[in-house]
Amino acid sequence: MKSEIKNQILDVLKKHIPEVSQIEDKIVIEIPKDEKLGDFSTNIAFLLTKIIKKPPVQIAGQIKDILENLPTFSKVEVAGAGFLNFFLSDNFYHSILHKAVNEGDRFGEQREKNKGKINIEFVSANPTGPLHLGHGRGAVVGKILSEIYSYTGYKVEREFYINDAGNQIRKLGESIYARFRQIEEPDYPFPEDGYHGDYIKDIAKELYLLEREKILSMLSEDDAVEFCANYGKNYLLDKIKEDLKLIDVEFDIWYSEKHLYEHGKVEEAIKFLKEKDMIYEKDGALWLKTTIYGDDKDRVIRKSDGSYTYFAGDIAYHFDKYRRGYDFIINIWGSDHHGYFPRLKAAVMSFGVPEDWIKVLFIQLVKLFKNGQEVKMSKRSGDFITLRELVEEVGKDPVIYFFASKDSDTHLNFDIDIALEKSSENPVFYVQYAHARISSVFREAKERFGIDLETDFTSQLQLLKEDAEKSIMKYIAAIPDLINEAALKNQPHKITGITYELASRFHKYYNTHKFLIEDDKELMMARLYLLKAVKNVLRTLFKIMGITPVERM
RNA sequence: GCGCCCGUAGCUCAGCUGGAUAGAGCAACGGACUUCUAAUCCGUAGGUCGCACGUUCGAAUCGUGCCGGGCGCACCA
Repeated sequence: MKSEIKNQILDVLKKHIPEVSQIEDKIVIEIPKDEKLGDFSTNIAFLLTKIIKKPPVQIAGQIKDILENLPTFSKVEVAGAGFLNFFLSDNFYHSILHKAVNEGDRFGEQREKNKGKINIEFVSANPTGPLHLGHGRGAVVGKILSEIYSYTGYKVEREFYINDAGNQIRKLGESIYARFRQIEEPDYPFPEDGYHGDYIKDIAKELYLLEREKILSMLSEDDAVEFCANYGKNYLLDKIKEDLKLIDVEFDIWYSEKHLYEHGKVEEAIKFLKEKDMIYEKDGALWLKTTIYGDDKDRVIRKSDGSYTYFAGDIAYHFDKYRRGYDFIINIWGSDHHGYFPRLKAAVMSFGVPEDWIKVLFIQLVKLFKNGQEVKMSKRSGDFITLRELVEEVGKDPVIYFFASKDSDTHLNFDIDIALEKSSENPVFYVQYAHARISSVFREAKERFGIDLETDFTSQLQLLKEDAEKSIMKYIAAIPDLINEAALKNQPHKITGITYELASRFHKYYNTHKFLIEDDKELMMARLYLLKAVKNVLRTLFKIMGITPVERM
């Protein structure tokens, strides 16, 4: 909507003030904090000051005279040192309400726009254990980011990279195998740096029941370990999928690292890079010239013992993504991997893509608090607290909302007490309550007047004159822009703020106005229409996050 | 030592491609339920935007330096 307004303003202005074209890119259209300052404001006059060499106020006055008569605006004002404030006409807002009512839980979506195809890779946890809180945060951030990009018109593929090829999978196999053997020989040695979690014992027990003979009859221990590794990997991958389902996160593509090696993808990528003269040999190892693209030093991709580094697999993986033809890709990583980014970026750039083809969002640590104390370990398992444990303790919606609400690049303190609190302290309930209240109004409306949400009613929207009503309409009108902006800036956490603000405007309205008005049916219908719009917009936002739209609380 | 991130109200955080008196929630204090759910609303109080320079009509926002906290600097994955 902002861009439509901007274009409209520019078209008219250019005819009168040609200098405007010089500053076109710098023009900012924004929604002022104070509604008295208009529905939109712009800094055009300040930008023109330097070129035209007149004070901003004077220029603003000239622009006001030009734009004032456009039908989109009811009023144009000059304010402050030269701000231009625009007031939109009622008809404009009414058309937005119709959209909100008609589009259901897909308000403002631009899926048809077809802006391009992108890939978002997230979670990508090693299948060597259950998901932890950091994974959960990454999952929520990645999911919402995917949702808002597809909202704005991108085709988004969500991908989980399965690290099923390296040493840690081997270690998993050794750990399971050792626990398996310990069932019969308690003294069987456990690998020093093995996985100690209880889930390893669970897997071993399951194997013992199902495959005891098979494993014991295997010729070499190596085979048995590999068998255990494979079994464990699949078992844990299923667990990971279950855990993700708990917070409503799903993937389109599960990409196996092992697949890269088994299908010669690594050699293929290396061959491609060799042709680009990006690779050399030194000390018996193969090196990639990542310094060309800004890395601190060149990196080994094949060790002197002939095996590939993790980096090599990752290069092949991204080479594969590159050949799938995405317009750009986004990776979501734990912040402890940020030092790894320059080398991957260099590798990717050597394929021949621009620097901003690959973006990485870093997820900072999640710290858990209870009774004012940091909780580090789970009492149940003696290990780190898992995502599943947290969801079981506080519920899905608070977990999603809290993980989603902070900028991913800042540390997150998760307070279990607040998440459990069913009160004003808890923002999740605050937004859900707004939805439940509207549902409640419509339940009552059905009983007393036979009107429900499915009733196809039109109404006289010009009756919505109250400040509270206008404030809601204005905000609804702005929401599609705000979601677009959140996507563009890779800031999925903005969605919770938008939801909260809408809920807040609604609660304020609810406390000061009645909706079911016996003696003024026209006004009642207009207000119910507005509520229906708010409800749909809330559902749109809830759907993006995966929050449940509760009907009653 | 080098690199990345963070430092905004007592607490948790928004705001950061420069823009109008720096925002919200919690905590504190005071109000609003015979009414469609008070899990709500209204009000009061609370700030050298880590510090210092610089850039300019204008800096929480951009630049440089410093201070404090987190993380990373493998022929590991």
